Amino acid sequence: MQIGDVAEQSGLPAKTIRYYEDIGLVTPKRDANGYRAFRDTDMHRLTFVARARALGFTIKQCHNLLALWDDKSRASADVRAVAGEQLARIEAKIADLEAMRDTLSRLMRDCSGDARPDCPILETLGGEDLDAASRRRKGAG
Amino acid sequence: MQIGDVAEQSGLPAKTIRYYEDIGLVTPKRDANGYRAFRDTDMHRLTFVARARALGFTIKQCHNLLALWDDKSRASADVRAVAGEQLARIEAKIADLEAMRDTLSRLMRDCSGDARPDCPILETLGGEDLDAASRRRKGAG
DNA sequence: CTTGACCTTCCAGTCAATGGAACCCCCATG
DNA sequence: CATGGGGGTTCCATTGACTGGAAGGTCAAG
Repeated sequence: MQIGDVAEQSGLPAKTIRYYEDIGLVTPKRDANGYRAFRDTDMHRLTFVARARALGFTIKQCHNLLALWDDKSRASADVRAVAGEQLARIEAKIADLEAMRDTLSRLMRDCSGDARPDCPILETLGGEDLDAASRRRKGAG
Repeated sequence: MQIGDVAEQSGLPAKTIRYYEDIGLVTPKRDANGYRAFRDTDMHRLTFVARARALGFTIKQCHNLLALWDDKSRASADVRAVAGEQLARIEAKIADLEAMRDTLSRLMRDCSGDARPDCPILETLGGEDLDAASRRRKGAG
């Protein structure tokens, strides 16, 4: 298989696959003409990486996971640890984004969004503490 | 005010402030010795940017927002549009992350996490469709 | 023999900083 | 006057995970 086929099957752009070779996630052989020759194992590794990336694992974590994958005697606890770390990161990120979302939607609710120039969004960004500004506008202390 | 004071007041590292000057978010004057001399307006802009960044606005959006801030006659609708765009992006990101979280926590629930080598996390990453693998394990699909 | 779709390498750019080297400035102390 | 320390300055490289593009080699079809 050459890179185009692998790209199609794995859903990864050819550029990305070359990059993954660069950083050692996969090491395809080469044909006489210099083209990359991907075996099934290469394909599997790339599919693995594509899925792990889609779950938000970093490249470094992919390296780890692949090493664990290669190691037939690894303990599932090792894998679980990597996954748990990642789960915690994802949950923290969700919490961050939810805080942003709440602040932003509050600001949008308070903004008339018409032709007038006064806008609580800019006022808040430019002015005082975010929550204080919001409280003041609501008159709630 | 010189950069250290501004850094302390705005909470932004001095490095970042220099970077923000580089990309034109702020344009402090210079003292005779070449040191940056920040006026109140510079300070305000930096605080503004720090807050907008904390809400996940990109640097480009910060540029836009600052332009709107400078424009006394802007319509609040313009600001609202930028904020709405950002809100949509944040919501999409949350949805993505929630899907990741759900998949990962399902995988972790199914993984014994002990010394045995068999691990549904790696099986799933390496094997078939994520949902199919999970269904199969649960015997529900 | 040419066309066009592949493939190759290498270099640059993205975003938003961050790290570090090498050097300048200014004040206080001895 | 030297020295030390804690500011500041510039410039270059690096991060993470790619992505874009140029310049050129390879191969099958017409």
